[in-house]
Amino acid sequence: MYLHEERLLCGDYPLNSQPRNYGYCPPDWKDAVRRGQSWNRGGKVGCEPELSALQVRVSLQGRELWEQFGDIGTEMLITKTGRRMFPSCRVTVTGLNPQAKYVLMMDMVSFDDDKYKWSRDRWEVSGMTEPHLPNRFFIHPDSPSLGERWMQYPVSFHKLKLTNNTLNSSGLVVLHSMHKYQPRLHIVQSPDPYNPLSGGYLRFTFPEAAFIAVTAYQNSEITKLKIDNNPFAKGFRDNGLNRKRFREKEGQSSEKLNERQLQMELKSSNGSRPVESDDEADVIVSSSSSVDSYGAAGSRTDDITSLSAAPNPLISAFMNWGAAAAALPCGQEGWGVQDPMTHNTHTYNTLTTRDYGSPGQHNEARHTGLSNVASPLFLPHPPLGQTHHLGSVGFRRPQAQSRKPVGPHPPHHRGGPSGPAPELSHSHSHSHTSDHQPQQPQPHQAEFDYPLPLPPKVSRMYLPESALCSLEMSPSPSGSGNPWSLTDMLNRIHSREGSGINSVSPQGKLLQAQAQYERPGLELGVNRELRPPQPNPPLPDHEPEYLPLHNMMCYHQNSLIGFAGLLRDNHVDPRVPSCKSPMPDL
DNA sequence: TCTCACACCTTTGAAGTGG
DNA sequence: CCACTTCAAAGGTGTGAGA
Repeated sequence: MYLHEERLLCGDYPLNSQPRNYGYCPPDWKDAVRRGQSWNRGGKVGCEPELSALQVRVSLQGRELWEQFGDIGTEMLITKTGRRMFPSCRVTVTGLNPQAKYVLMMDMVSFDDDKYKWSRDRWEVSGMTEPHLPNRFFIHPDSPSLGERWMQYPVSFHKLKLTNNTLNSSGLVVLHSMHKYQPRLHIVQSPDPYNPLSGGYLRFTFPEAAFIAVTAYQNSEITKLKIDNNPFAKGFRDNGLNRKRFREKEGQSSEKLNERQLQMELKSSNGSRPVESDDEADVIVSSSSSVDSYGAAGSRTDDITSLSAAPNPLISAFMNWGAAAAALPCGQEGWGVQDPMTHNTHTYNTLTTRDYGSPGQHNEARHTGLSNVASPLFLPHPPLGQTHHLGSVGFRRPQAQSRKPVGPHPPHHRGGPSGPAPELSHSHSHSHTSDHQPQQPQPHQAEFDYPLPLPPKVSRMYLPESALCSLEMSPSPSGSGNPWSLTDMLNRIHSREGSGINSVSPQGKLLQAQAQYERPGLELGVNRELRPPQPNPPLPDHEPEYLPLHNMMCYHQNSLIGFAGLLRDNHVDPRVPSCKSPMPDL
């Protein structure tokens, strides 16, 4: 468990004053956890937490899209008010106890110790990283929920927002601009008074979802990719031809052009031959100026046009909810997956047309479609005691402190030494075997593609996300419409648990990080220089640490209401009233 | 490098309508 | 009462100018 880093960080920053939606790690919660854990362990030494004994699997959804971004070098915009991630993190979870309650949280951890800068057309290392910022967990709004529910649908963290405002008090995940981060998922089992073995803590990192935080997009290809795939950026598609600014600009250009043509015609009528001047070329360039910003670097206008003519299948998936629904069971990355038999990328659209034609037949049609395209679940189990690195992002790593260019992410698991997907599947054990054969996408290899039904409510357009949104549709008890606050979560837990909370001994076992460089594939090819992400050196093995959520939340809660001192005095006895009884919504 | 106002877009829920 | 449509507000996008 990487408590070391978190504890140091939290002490330097004030408590999040609005912890409604997000968790926060108070200054010495680690001590609280330790003490509480020690207290709890008193009666049950040697009992392994249930969560640690489960074969929990997590797979990142939308892998195709992540790979597209990763190949270029993913950038995530961070703003003062907070910016959502795109692609957002969506995961499927298996192996949980269906009847146990879990809290899912996500935070961002440094991918490396470097600061980057954009130099013309590539990322370069530009010095050492700045001091870490306080870890703020984004607690999934549906937390806590039964394992059954977490496993029912993919879990979306699309509401997670990133910011560069260290003073923000609205519960955003604070990042440094021009630094590289990777998402990290936490699964914490809620304590169950009737199950002394309940509790536990698992953590999963997603190196293939690594990104560089920026305040303005640097790589135009990233911009283009985002515009093509993000429904909210639809207004920037079609080369921006439907935008007012463009129209105005074009109108001005047209007027200019017409004026010049008129002048030339006048000249022509006066006997002088029209001349193709540079100015005229300028006019043309001017009229297509907005195109440049949408096209890939170096791309030409005709390329853009062809893009518009041939819709991106990813766009289609977003635009066509049926297609997305068909793709969903394949983890939504089925957008670009070819039919294994026909190798026809239109297969899913065809299926969509047939099965999802009527909005009134959502559920049934969806089920049919799922049956047709879903792959059987086959998720071999990596050994416990390992952090589940689901892949890696192949930023070419320059020599330290040199200003060698940092190339884009190399393709994943296509000849990829850093293939992301297989780790979860059976290939976790042999995907990076000595053969180093490029791995082709295997739609019928479950990996992350296993049948998951769509939630009852689907969105018209934003389906890949909204399908997951239903997970977050349960209103907060506070009625604010906001995601579940810690208070809400505690109330919810305790309303179910009633008395007897004291008997629990929530404990967790850290899954030790499996250093990526231990995988044979990373030793080859262009990734030879890739330094495995080691943002948070694990503590020595002889010092096992646990993260009982209950303790953490109790401490958090009590810190907020001024009971921190009492907690410390009482060695974080989880029996403090504020943790047992419903608490006012802060 | 960063901030901000802007236009464009989707999402969401309330209100209205008809069977 | 239910299903459907319409509408407006809220909020998520990238852009581009300016600091």
